[in-house]
Amino acid sequence: MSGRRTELEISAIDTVQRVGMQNLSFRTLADQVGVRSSSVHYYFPEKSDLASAMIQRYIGEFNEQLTRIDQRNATLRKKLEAFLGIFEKVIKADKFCLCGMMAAEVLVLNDDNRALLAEYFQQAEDWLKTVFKEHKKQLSSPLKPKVLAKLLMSGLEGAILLDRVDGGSSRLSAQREFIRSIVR
Amino acid sequence: MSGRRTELEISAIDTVQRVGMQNLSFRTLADQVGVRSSSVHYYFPEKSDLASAMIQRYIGEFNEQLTRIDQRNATLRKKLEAFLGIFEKVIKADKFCLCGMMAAEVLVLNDDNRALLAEYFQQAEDWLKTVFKEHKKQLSSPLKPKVLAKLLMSGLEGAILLDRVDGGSSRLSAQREFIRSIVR
DNA sequence: CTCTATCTATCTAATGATAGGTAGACTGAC
DNA sequence: GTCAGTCTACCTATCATTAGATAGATAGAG
Repeated sequence: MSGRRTELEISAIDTVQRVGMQNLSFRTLADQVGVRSSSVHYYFPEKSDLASAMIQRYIGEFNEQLTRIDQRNATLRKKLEAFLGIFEKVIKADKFCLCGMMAAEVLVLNDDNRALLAEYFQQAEDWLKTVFKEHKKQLSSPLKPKVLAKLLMSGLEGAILLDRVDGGSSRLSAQREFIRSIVR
Repeated sequence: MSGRRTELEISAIDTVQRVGMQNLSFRTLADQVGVRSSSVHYYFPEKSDLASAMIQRYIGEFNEQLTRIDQRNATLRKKLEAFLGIFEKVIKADKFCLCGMMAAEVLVLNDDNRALLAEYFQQAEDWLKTVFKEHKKQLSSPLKPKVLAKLLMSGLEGAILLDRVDGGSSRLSAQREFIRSIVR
């Protein structure tokens, strides 16, 4: 159990959510945690190793949140609003989604990390699709669960991306209105 | 009129749409155009000057496309699908929206460029809002034009961001289905 | 003669990465 | 028990490369 390793991953995720992978250097990360850059290399030989660990941790935390939403919310509306709440928390911290950020930089990622990113979005959409299917009766939209899932996931990613530019939350609010419009 | 200046801007925009501002260097840009990096500095003393020129050019081209859509398309549906077509062209070139890309990097931009970015998204949403208002009778959604505009703009940005990860176009397709679902 | 549009040459800072060292904890053999 | 060997978790020091930026020269146009 390396606490330092975890600490580095968490700090790196925070930085990348703010300024992107290209603005995260081994040295700034080391400084944040209070070690030398070579110590970061000890845990993550190459930057791609660090990126990989970050995405996997982010996916894990994301899935935990989805599980908690499943446990605590009964209705479709509550589940969807709780899902939106994940993104709200991100934008309120003046961050962007880690995987959204890396998606922008996708052409400079290796194949493994690209696959991890795809996994993240796929899992999010799968969860949404299942939620829509399970509460079909509460749904008042002609669109299929799968389409709604893709619509909402990409909509939320876009919303927090754009809202961060002017510091507001108008696009996230629009997503909330959209959710309410498709739930009976 | 400096053709070289324009050439540099266009090449820079292309690169940033692929790999982001942080992966564009004066040297790579100079190489692409066939000059020395100092020549790029001649036109754009600092990187922020280059970014500014890029965003302004991108906004200009975007507005030209919107004007053309207005001229060539009569119905709400045609206009919206033509608007989606702008994003389709981007993802088919394996690029991301220039301003979407810079939005991800917003924390490392200066205030002027942040304002330019905000302008881009505002103009897009304003155009959409106007289109929705002008064709209110064709609209079959309980959501207001302003909300629909924000929904669609951020949805499309998110869609091409996510689609680029797996190389598909499923999220953009979902946006197309959404458009059809709100047009009578 | 001056202005524009380049060039060569160079600077300093930062980057990812590597080599090699070390203190302390752990482990198995005697 | 203890002691050599090994492993973990760092460290110092350094490298080559690349980055943004600047100074100063120059060739050609008007």
